[in-house]
Parts: sequence; C-alpha cells; structure tokens
Amino acid sequence: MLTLKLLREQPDRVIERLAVKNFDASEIVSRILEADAQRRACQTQLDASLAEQNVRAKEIGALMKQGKKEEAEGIKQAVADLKRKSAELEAKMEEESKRMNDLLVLLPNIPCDAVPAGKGAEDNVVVREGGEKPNLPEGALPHWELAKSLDIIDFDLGVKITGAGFPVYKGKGARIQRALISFFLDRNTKAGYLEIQPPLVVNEMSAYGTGQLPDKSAQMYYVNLDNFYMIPTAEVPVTNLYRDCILNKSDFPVKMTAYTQCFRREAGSYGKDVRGLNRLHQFDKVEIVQLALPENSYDALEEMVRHVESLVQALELPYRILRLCGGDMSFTSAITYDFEVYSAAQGRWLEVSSVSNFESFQANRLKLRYKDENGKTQLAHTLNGSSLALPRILAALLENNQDEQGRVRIPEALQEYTGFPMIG
RNA sequence: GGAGAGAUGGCAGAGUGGUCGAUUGCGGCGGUCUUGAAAACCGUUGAUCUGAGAGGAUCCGGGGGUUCGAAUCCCUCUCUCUCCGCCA
Repeated sequence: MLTLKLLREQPDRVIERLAVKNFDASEIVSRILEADAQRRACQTQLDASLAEQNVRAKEIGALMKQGKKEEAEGIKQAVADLKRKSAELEAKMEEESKRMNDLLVLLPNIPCDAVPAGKGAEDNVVVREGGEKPNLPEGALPHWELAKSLDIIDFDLGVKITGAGFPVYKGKGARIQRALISFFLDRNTKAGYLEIQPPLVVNEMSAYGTGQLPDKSAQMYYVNLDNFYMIPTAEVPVTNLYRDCILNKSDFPVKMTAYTQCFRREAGSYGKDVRGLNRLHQFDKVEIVQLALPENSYDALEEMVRHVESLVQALELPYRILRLCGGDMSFTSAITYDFEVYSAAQGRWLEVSSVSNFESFQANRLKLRYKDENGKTQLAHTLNGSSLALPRILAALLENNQDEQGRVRIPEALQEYTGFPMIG
C-alpha cells in the first residue's frame, strides 16, 4: 500500500508513475485525498470533545471527594451531551477512514524510474542473455513425454489422486526434485541467506500483509474451517515474520531463504501454457527474501539478480533476464526482473524466477519499520525472488539434456545431490 | 476434544475503579569516573494519529459493554500455559 504521505505530498507524481502501469489513478487519488481531509477534520473536533470529557471527568472526581454531590451531578449531565457528540464524530471519522483505506488498497505500487513503459510481455526489455541453446537429437521429446517414457513423473496419477496440475514424482523424478531443493538452499545459505522453514498456511493478516489480499484472493486455496490461506509462495510467511516489527539500522540487511511447496489455483489458465510442468497448482520453490534500508535496496536487488543468475549458470541452462515493462508488472512491485530459461524441445522461454523490489509498498502494510539516526521510525524496503522455482527448471533440464536414446544427463553441479549422472 | 489459569512497554514483572502511558529490575542510549574497559553513580529510553508549534487524542492481546471516569468490572473472540483424553 502506498503511503498517505506520498499521496498528500506528490499526488501528481503518483498519477504520472501509475500511468506507466497503465493504471489511471487520478479519480482514486482525488477521492482518497478528499476522504483524508474529511477524516482529519473529524478527528480535530473529536479530539477536542474527548479532551473536554477528560477534564470534566476529573472535575467530577474532585467534587465527589469533597462531598459536593449536587455540583457533580450537574457536570455529569454536561458530559452525557459531550459523549453523544463524540460518538457521532467518531462514527463519521471511522467511516471516512474506512472509505480512504478501501481506496488506498486499490492503488498498485508505483514503478521506479528504470521501468520501461509498455502494455504486455512483448514490451519487456532483455537485459542480458547467457548459456547456449542445445542442438537436440532427432526425435527429441517435450518434457511431459520424456518424463512419461522415463517413468519419473506421472501426471495421470496426479489427476486420479487430486486433479490436473498435481503431478506425482517417482523414483529419480522425486530424487531430482529433492536434489534441486538442496542445491538451491545450499547455494543460498552460502550467499548469506538464513534458512527458514515456515508454515504452509497463513492467516488473513499475513495474506493481507504481503498484498495477496484483497487483490488476489481468488488465486489462493482457502481453508474455510479455520480461515487460513494456503501459501502461493514462501514470500508470504517469510516476509510476514517481520510484520509489526521495528528494527535497528544495524539489523539490516535481513536475508532469508525458504523452501516451500506453493499452491495456486491459477483460475483462468488453459491450453499449451499448462501442459506438463509448465503450470501447476502445487509446485516446489526456493525463495530468497531481503529486508533492506531504503538507500540500499537497489544494491540488494542487483545482488539478488546476480545470485539467481549464478544458479541458472551452474545448471548450464540457456537463460535471459528481462526487465518487465509497466504493463507486465505485479500489483505490489516497484521493479521486477524475470529470469527465463529456454526449454529446447518446446522451443519456448519459461519463466523460472521473478526478482522484485517492493520498496516500502509491502512494508507499509506490514508495519515493518526501523529507527533512523534521529530515532524516527521509517518504513523499510522489502525484496524477494525465486531461487528457483522447480517445475520449469526441471522441464528445461529434461528437454535440453536428452540424448538420442531418450536418456537425460544431469548437470555436473547437481550430480553430488542426485547421486546419479544420468536418468534412463 | 474436556477442565482450569493467564495475556501489561525490547525482556522480566507490579498495578484490582480516579492524580496510571503505567512502580521496579534488566537491556538500550547519553554522561561522570578511567590511559581504555569493567564496576559504580547520574540522566534518559514505547507506538500511532493530529497540530505550524505549544499542545491534544488514542493504545495495557483483538472487539464490544458498564461507569462522570476502566490496565483494573462484565461479555465475546484469539492466543499461551497446566491437567486429562487422543495422537504423527
């Protein structure tokens, strides 16, 4: 959520920057400022009324002690009138406050200056590319067919047990999943990230804190009996560890990594996008999260991008890094770099990581703050990125490393984790 | 799941209707002393909103109520602990 301060001080800048996300904020901004003005006017009156009540109550106390009952009764009458007035003002203030808040959560984060304008994926900017696309053998298979012939992933069994988008990994398929998780976690902890194992379901406050609510409620599985949400990413529980916290400057940077399964309803997806491992309802992901001081958050972002890049390089995958245009960015992000790996048999780029700086947008909702050198509380910055999401990495590994016999070579760096150099 | 007890500032822990945003201790910060440090001593130390400022308002787990007045009394929700039951 954007800060009210920013809206009050630079409403035109907010409107201008949100236009880069193709979001017309002018109407909402002016309504927020109006509600804010109303609220403040109410509060000034309410505070005065309450202050008088407090004074009167003390007078009554003093009179009672002196035994002057009749005088006290007279003042009681006056207080009763004040109370009625206060109740009205308070109701009005809360109404305006709610009106303002309901509008405020509708505004996306403003993109930082480096974000290119654009409508959709076609306007994203390729920052750099790396690795080499393989020359596949004759008759190379897409990963879902390869996985079936090697008997390492069973999509049909998943349908039987649960439904589409819930694959069953078997044998070396299950083992390579475990290997990738360990590989990523080891690399991340070596880079200074603290390993966290968080809950996989969260309460409403947490889903709200990182911005999944109210914006994306339909994308989460909901446990209605206990009012919990299944996490769509480890970002939610891990970032929320610091909800309602006030840190010291010396606590930064906070660097955390977590492996979790992720659950997404993916309502509205269809067709070739969801084939095989391309899009799942349940998948594995290792996430990195950083909390940074505002002056350092863009250095932190750069560091995270370099780190994720080192992972795809270690796996010998052809990759490219995109800077997302305004139209393709998420609601909460100020800037996002997407990592894509090339899945050779499908002949398409697959998104495997998204690294973002949210600046103070999440921190404002989370009330994640720190004390600056003057002892004032300021909002921290939050960042996160996938390092990495497993299914599409696995898809690319299978497709790119297949040989003419339909066997799959395991990249060298991963072999100590899998314990085998080849599948098939 | 059943019964009981509890939730107070960074932590520990007083406070059972008025002068309590809250005694005290620890921790933190500043100072005195010291070559430096420790110890000791002195001072200081919560958040949010509002106001140009002085100041004002709100907050003792969340919400509601009683009262002129609530950390304190009542209701309710959540969470924690103890005992019993069940159980990976």
